[in-house]
Amino acid sequence: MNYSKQRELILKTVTENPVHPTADAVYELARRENPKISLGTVYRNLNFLSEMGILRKISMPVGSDRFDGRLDEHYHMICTGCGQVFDVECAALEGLDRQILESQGFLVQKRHLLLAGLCKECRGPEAG
Amino acid sequence: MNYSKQRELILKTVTENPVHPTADAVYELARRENPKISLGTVYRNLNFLSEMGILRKISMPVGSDRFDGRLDEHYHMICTGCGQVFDVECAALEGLDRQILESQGFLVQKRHLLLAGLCKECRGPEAG
DNA sequence: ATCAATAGTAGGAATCTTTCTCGATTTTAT
DNA sequence: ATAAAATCGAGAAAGATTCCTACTATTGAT
Repeated sequence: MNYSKQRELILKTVTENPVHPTADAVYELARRENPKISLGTVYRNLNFLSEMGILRKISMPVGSDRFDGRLDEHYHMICTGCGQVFDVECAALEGLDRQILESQGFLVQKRHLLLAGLCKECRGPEAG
Repeated sequence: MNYSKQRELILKTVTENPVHPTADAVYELARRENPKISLGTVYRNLNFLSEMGILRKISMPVGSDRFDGRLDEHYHMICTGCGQVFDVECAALEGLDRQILESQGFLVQKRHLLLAGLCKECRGPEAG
């Protein structure tokens, strides 16, 4: 992988913003430091960095894909109230791969889990 | 909900094709019986039927959304070789909602789980 | 330092999927 | 049969993402 100022800026923008930004959000943030950067460059590098395993792409059932600088195995939940995306651990998925391989012969290579609902804030102060 | 020939045809097309078709695939299939049906009508009714709980919409991380006539709790795996989408049971996700509610205060309302990998066929005849 | 080869960029066009608009048609209720 | 409501067909429009092209920067060998 070669270096470029733009690529470095894009990577920094994702890793420094633990908000799971969309490509467009990365574009807006990156433009503050480099107003000449183009949206195409942002997409190209986000995808490139994801393919290299330096970032993770999180696809959402609705709206734009998001990007995450955290690389360890974890999943996400999106609040339908405020739109924020939160991290969530899920040990429940461990062992699932083997079970599926044995029962259906399907070799699992990637897992996409997204939970949607309401975060503590959006459930209101009096909620459970 | 009112009746219409098109809506009935679209519903039938999904329930009779257990291949989790995309909107476009439904359109192509439905056109064989009604060549005048429009893509907009297909989308409108697939979404309508999903909202009514008569069909399920499955969003994919890559490519178009798919639709499923099966309503009980189950998940999907997509083969990166042939592109087919298979059903998969996952008891592992039961109890996850409560665990997340207790640990993070997040109320889970919907779950999206998609596994990607290689199906038995695509792994080749000699594989495991 | 110079030249050629390579990689990367900006900007915009193009693509793909999905939704929207609106006049025409069909369905439902009376 | 008639009016109101729902739905349709066709195409325009929107939103997200990718592709294309010409230009610029970087690298490596001389």
